[in-house]
Amino acid sequence: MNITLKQLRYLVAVADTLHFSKAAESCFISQPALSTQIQLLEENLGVSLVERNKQHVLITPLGSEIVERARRILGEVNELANIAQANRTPLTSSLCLGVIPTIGPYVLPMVLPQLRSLAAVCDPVCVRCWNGISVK
Amino acid sequence: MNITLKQLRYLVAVADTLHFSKAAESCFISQPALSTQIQLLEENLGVSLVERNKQHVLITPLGSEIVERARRILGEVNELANIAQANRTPLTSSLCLGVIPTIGPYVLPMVLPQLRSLAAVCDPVCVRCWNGISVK
DNA sequence: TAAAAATACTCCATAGGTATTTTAT
DNA sequence: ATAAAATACCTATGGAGTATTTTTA
Repeated sequence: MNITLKQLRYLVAVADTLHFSKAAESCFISQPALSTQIQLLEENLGVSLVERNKQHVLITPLGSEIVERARRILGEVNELANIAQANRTPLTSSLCLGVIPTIGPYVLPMVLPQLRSLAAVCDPVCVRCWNGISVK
Repeated sequence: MNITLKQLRYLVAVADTLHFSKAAESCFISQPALSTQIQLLEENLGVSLVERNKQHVLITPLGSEIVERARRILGEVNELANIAQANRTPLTSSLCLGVIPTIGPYVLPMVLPQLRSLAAVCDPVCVRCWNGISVK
C-alpha cells in the first residue's frame, strides 16, 4: 500500500497528544481505526515511529523527523486547498455563457453591457463560438 | 471528501501528458478511473483545473498553480519515504532480543559478546527486563 | 485492577475495472 | 469516421465501527 495524507494526519495527532485514544478523538475516529492506520504507516515505511511499550507513548527519533515532515506536507496541502478556495469566490472565476448562434448576435449586445456593469465582473470578457446548446 | 495524494498524482500526470488516456497509462490505471479522480479533485477544490473543450487538454491558470504545489507536495512525500527507507537498512535499527528470565543470566553473557563483535552492532546495547516470552 | 493499545469481525463507501456513450474534429 | 473523454454499472478492497482481548503499571 501507499502512504496517505490520512495516515500522516493521524501520526501528527499521536505526536501531539502522545495518547492513541485522545489522538483518535481529535481526528473524530475510533481508537482502533487510528491504531490500524499508524500500524499501516509504519509497515509502509518499514520503520517504527511510535514506542508503545512504556506507560506513555513515545515518538522514536526517526518518528520525530517524519512527524516534522508530515506537518510541513499537511500544511502545504492546506495551502493548496486555500488557494483553490480563494479562487472559488463567486464571480472571481470565469463565467461561461452559452447562447445558440442563431440568436447570439441579437441577444449578446444587449446582455454583455449589463454584465460588465456589475461591479464583480472584470475584463476581459472572452467570447468563444459554440456549436450547440448543451450548456449546463 | 478530502484531497488525496492519489488525486494529486493523477493531476500531475495529466499536466505532464495533456492527455487523459496517456496520463492514466502512466499511472497504471484505466482512463475512466483517472477521469473520475480528476473530477472529484475539481469538485473537492470547487474549481476547474483542466479544460477538456478543445481538441487537446489544457490546464487552467489556477490549475497550473495547483499542479506546481502538487509537485512539491509529492516530492516531499517521496523524501519522507526515502528518509524512512534509509533508516530501514538492516541492523541500523534497534535489535530487540527476548529471553525468559530463568535462562537469561546464563545465556546472555555468552551471546552478547558475540553480538557486539559483529561489525554492524554498535553501542549501546540496552538490556531491559521482560516478564514473559511473547517476543515476535 | 485499571487504563490503554491491539486484535477480531463486520459493514459499507468508494476506487477501479469493463463496456458503452457522448463529443468534437 | 476516429479519437478521446465522460458515463453507467459492477466488483472488490480497505477504512472505520463495535466488541473484545492483551498488556503493563
